[in-house]
Amino acid sequence: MLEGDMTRRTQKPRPALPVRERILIAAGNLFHTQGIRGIGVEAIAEAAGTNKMTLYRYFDSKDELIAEWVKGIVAHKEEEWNDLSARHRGDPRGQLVDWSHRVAAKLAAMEQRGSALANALAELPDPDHPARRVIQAYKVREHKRVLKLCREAGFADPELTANLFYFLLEGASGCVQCIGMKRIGEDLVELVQRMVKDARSRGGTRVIDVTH
Amino acid sequence: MLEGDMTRRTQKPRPALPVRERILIAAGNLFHTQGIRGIGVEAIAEAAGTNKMTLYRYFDSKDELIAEWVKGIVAHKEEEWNDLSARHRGDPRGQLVDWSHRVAAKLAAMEQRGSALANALAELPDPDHPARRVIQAYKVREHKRVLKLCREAGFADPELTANLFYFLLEGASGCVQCIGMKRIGEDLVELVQRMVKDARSRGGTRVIDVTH
DNA sequence: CCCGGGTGTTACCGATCGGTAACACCTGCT
DNA sequence: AGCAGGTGTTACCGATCGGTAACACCCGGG
Repeated sequence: MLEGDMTRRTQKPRPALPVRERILIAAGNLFHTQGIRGIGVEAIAEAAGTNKMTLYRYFDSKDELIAEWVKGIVAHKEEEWNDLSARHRGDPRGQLVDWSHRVAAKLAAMEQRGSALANALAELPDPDHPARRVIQAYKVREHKRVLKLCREAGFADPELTANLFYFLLEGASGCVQCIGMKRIGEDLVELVQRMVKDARSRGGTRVIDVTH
Repeated sequence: MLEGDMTRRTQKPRPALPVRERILIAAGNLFHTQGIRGIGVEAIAEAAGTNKMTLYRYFDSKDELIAEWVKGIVAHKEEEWNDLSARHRGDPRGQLVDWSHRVAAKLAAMEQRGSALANALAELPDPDHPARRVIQAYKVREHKRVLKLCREAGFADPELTANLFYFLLEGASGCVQCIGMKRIGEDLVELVQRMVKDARSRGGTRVIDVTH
């Protein structure tokens, strides 16, 4: 039949993004929805509009693909932290609250499955896995960052408050896949705001104001 | 050689526990350390001192084994909640603090890997997985329980405080596999104690006292 | 004594997985 | 026209996985 060269130009469905990027994006979506160990490289390649062979031309192994994906997430978060500190220079409390806003926004968009990084840690028990090392290293940096903010904010017990902040973030993310609570995001922001407002006076003793 | 009936009585290495229990225990250990999808039924059977065939005489499938394991954990937690309410009858604040103590104690004994239930949720994205349903159902019950305690305690905003409590617990568990912080357990208890003490007066406005 | 239920052993199945080889193709550049 | 590099296609490999069949075994009870 004479359909030979009719739709020639849309045969390649408009890549628009380089192959490597497409693979990383597809991998990210599938890792997050199906679980890292629950999806195969073939399905990832297909979802990226390519094939396994090309995938292995860009990534040495599935584990390295996982690690690269994680690195992308971490890099993005790092950017966000920098943007945050630029936007609220000299206002550590503002940074903490703003960060909680951003996390809350992400939680609202995350149905069922929780934080990608936390899930990855759960799925990759091997302490030597490259992706795990990347995540842990980031978490340590993030924790130091939060601790520094808590010190700058003049909180009475910065270590404790930093851990409180960390627990709130991590806990809210974790609760998304437990319970379908819709208040999670709002309550997270509310609690961080109270934490920040509460610890303002150095002589005080409160961590979060729950009583009004 | 005449070693025929010498060590006959210890040939079966003293089962002491019925096969099914041994399988569940071995499965639990391996699921927790290697990840649910990271361990095979053969290795589980071997660790239980038996073999795959016997395992499949007690469990229809690996998924059902996972579900039964999860049911055991949930049943144990449910027992603990009951014990808690019996021990602190009429003292909801005492129950919350005591629960945080128990969680902290478990966290101290949990190297690297976090909560088994949270990890299982991360590893089983399928919303129809039997184990996932069990976990989610428990989490909802637990949340109701906490909410009820917060109401009985007379907190000003029981929903918010219940979520705070929940975030603290979930967050502390999640942080175990991120950072090797040794203060996690202590800080968790400290924060819950402040939360409880702080929200005592109905007219107040604090959630957690972070300032002293 | 034999019988029967619970257990161990071996071998096997089909499916899927991560990963590779070989080769055809298409496209743009010179 | 011809070359070269990036990409697609197919087939395949070995390993592992969940799950099953068939059969030997052991041990206690009638």
